[in-house]
Amino acid sequence: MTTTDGRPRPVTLRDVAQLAGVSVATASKALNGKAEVHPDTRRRVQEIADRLSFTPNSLARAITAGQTGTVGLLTHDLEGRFSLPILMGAEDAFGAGSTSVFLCDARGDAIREQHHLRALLGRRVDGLIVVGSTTDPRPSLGTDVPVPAVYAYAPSVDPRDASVVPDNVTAGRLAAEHLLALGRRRIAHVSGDATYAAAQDRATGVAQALADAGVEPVGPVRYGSWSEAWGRAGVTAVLDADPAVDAVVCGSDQIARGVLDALRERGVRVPADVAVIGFDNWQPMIAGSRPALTSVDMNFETMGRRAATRLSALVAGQQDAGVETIEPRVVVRASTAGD
Amino acid sequence: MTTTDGRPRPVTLRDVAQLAGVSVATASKALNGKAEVHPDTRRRVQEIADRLSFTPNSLARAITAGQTGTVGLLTHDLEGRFSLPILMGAEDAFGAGSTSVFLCDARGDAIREQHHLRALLGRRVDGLIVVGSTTDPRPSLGTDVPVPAVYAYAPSVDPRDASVVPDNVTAGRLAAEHLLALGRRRIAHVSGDATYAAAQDRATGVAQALADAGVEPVGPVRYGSWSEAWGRAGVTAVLDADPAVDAVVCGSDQIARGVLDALRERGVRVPADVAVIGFDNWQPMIAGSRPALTSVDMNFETMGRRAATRLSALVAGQQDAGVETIEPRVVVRASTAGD
DNA sequence: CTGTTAGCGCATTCAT
DNA sequence: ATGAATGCGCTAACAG
Repeated sequence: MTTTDGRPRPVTLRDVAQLAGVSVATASKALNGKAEVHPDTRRRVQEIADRLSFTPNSLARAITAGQTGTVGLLTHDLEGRFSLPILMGAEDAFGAGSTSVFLCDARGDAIREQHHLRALLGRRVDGLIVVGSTTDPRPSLGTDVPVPAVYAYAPSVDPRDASVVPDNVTAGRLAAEHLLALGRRRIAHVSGDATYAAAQDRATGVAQALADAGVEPVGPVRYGSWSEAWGRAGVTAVLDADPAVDAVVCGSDQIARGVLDALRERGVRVPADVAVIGFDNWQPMIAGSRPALTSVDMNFETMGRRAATRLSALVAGQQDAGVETIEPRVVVRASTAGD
Repeated sequence: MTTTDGRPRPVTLRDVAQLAGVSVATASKALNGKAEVHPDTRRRVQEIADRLSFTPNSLARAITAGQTGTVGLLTHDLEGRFSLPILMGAEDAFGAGSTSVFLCDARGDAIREQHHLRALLGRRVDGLIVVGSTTDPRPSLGTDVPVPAVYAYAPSVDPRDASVVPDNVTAGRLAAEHLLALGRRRIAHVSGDATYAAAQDRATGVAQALADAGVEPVGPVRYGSWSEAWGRAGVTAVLDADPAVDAVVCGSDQIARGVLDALRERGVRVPADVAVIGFDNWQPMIAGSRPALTSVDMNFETMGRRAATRLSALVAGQQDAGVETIEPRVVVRASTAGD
């Protein structure tokens, strides 16, 4: 069964039918478990199909069915650390069924997004997952797109769209509440770039938790950049302004890593003197931290799974709109444990 | 143009043809730039197509063409840091044309790999890129797979397959040569897990370069794990055994990071006293290093691009086999600069 | 230049 | 229980 160039030509249903001595229609029914086929015939057909390792051409099937069993995942942050777990979660949720994922990286470029969108629609994807690079709301693809879409990480500005986003306010609350539960009362906050919604939301959550507990924060939130260098600088500024600090909430694990390093170099003991907590629970950063870093995990993989599940529902014709938030969780390690 | 459920039904070529008052065939020729179509007709058809935002159904096209313009990317290490840049490179190289990528993560599980393989073949991908999780050779998919495949990162054991792998021997050479060029002669080597081909290959390269220069290595290669903790422990052992060291080759950026931290804490100046070089040029690790870390970049993105390019050639019917290695490059930063 | 015909691989009536 | 016929959206070969 080879073509001129030596590559085997895909086995078609007709090949199977011919060898089994039945019509294509019968073969189809036999393989798809339709009733009204003689058991013997069915067995025979299935055997032949196996022997030829017949793989039904899902394109031909899709052309009539109107469903391709494929979805497009349009990301803007493939190298970043957010979209990857989301992608894995989605791939996981779909993989259980029989949906395949087209991956496209638009790299924050609207033109490229349009290009990929056309390609995906041409391939007749059943739906789309759009992953943003920040938690700031992004423009909707609009209602003229002929397939349903779910927005992950960055919500759509249009509330009629379905979005799945991390709950940064709760994340901030959880971080602060964890520190409060340890008895800490002199809590400072070193965060990242103030222009990010994520930074603002986490700060809001921290402030809420402190207010609920009747605890004054130590100084204002110190915004900077999402880097270790800023973590070192930021915590130095905090301690220089007011040395009586017993805990630091850090805007990200990278910042926390910097904070840990600076504290150690100042001779401040963690967690005995100062407890430290980060956000994202990002393994590469966590792994090398001394001591091991407590961090708030945003559950990105769950986010990907939820996005996939909601998209499946939309594809199946169900109505579903609005922003869904994913609950974060605190992963406790040495930097706050053993108070 | 909506179905009962409110979703717009995809516009077909027939819709366009009807509105334009021509036959489907003519519309097809007009839109595909075939000759023998009256300019006026072509314009009219194109206008209508635009107005209806007609997107040709590439499935229907593929069914006759025998080519789908899709490839499968089967990875075993989606969360790792190797497959991501490879994937980006491939996506980049394909994206320029009009090939879309199906992404599947088998997570090192052969069963899952088979499952995904069936799904991909059912979708009639034109080819496959198989990405391994280590540089150790992996089993071939075999010749019964009806489409060409290119193996990336982990080569296929079968030399008749096309593979693209990092050149770890050269990487080791480059690292050592860089240090030698700086005048360093007392060079130690702290590496990762000795069971990895990557660790062995890099060690081979380092040894070759030293031998070529007539320089004795300081002590044996110290193997451990690919972690910062081992970097700290390993360099401590090195210095305790022989303090007269002026450079350390580190098996990975993570190890290098640990080495840098331990050196700083011992009061050893980098690079004045000891120069340090890592492998992979992995941004998250590099970003926080003090001083900034010189590292050998394995050019994974290039690897992805090459894999994509070779696969395209195979799909086009060209013959191409054998293992291709990707040249690494040294990215010089403060940990070795300003000698 | 344009339209008619045929066929890709499969699922689905509708006859037999 | 089985098979012949039809159609999905599109392209290619041929006829007008």
